[in-house]
Amino acid sequence: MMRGMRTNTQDEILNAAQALAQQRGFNAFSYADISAAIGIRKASIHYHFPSKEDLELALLLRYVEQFDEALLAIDQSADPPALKLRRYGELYRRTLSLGAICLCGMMASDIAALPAMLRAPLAEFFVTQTNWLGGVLEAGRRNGEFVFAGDSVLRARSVLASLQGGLIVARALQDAALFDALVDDLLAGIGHR
Amino acid sequence: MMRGMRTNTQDEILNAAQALAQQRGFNAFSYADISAAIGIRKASIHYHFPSKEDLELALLLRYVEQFDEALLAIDQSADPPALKLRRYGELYRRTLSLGAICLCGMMASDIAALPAMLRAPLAEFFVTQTNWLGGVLEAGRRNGEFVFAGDSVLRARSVLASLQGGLIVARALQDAALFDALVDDLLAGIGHR
DNA sequence: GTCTATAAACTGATAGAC
DNA sequence: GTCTATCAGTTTATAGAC
Repeated sequence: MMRGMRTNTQDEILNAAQALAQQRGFNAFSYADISAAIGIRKASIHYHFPSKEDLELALLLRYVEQFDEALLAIDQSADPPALKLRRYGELYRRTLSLGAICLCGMMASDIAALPAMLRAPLAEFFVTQTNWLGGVLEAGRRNGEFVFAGDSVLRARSVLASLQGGLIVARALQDAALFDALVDDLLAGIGHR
Repeated sequence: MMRGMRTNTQDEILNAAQALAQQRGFNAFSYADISAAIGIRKASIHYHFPSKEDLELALLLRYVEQFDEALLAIDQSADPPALKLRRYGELYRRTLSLGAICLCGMMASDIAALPAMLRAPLAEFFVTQTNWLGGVLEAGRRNGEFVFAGDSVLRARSVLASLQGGLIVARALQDAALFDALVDDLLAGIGHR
């Protein structure tokens, strides 16, 4: 047994909790909901995650980890920047099909009710994303694919904010095409033809 | 006494509830919080708003009403489209200073936990906003201020989504300048120089 | 590790006096 | 209209048997 390996139960709990959190928000589901979803008693969930704050932190750290891996996969391709951007958009787009939004977008929208312990890692997620996006934007500008003025990381912050908002509004209007059109508009906005 | 006029208490309750909802989210505050905020007993709040769903609906309808008035005020000016867009952005920007986001953006992010009764009026808010924004975009394109391709109302949906996401991300990073830069980028994206 | 049982606090909500 | 008092249900969390 590998050190640091998660048990199946822990993963099942996290999977169920993540789906609930991305769909309803972290303040709109309970240990009872997870219990019902995976067929385990509430007390058993507390064994793995003593407090809800522990659960929320584990959820966030795992999400960040998974997202970092997805960025790495895109980086390891030889895709041109515009395609990398589209693949990045698809990471978010997939959640829409599940009636969910980005876990970090959800946590950010509820930030005033978020345990203080989670604020730094949450902010770090957004910084990581904007730095990565900024690199892609800069590479595209350098090879002539993109045309835009100003700092690429600053621009990346607008791109990230747009994607996060796109998920929320598209889901509210039950219109995933809104999100697809948003990605097109983002590319058009940075001069991609 | 005018018919349909709200009592002071009702307004105080709605004011407190709105601040709490825009800061924490509707599922992260209780009647006890309102009670503490304005110095009234919980039972008295139930007298004005029997159920929390009643309160949430009243909150949404009043917000829509206030927003419509703000749009009208912008319309009645002779400002050029680009300035109208900036004034629209300022409507959102103001909430940031209060540590809040758009009430409808908040409700949209929690939509899976939202009472079914509120979904239609919430969607209507977004439709109203995009129609209004589409008109401004179209006017700007016609007078040469803006340059962009495609349907102006579709484009307006991207603009609205960006603003909503901008509020959420800017607040999470405690950096209101992110939102200001986003507005600039939106204008640049529709060809405004 | 999972269970039953239970606790303590909080939630939305109601009854009835003033 | 506002209050006190109270309710039933839910929430997070713990104790202890298996």
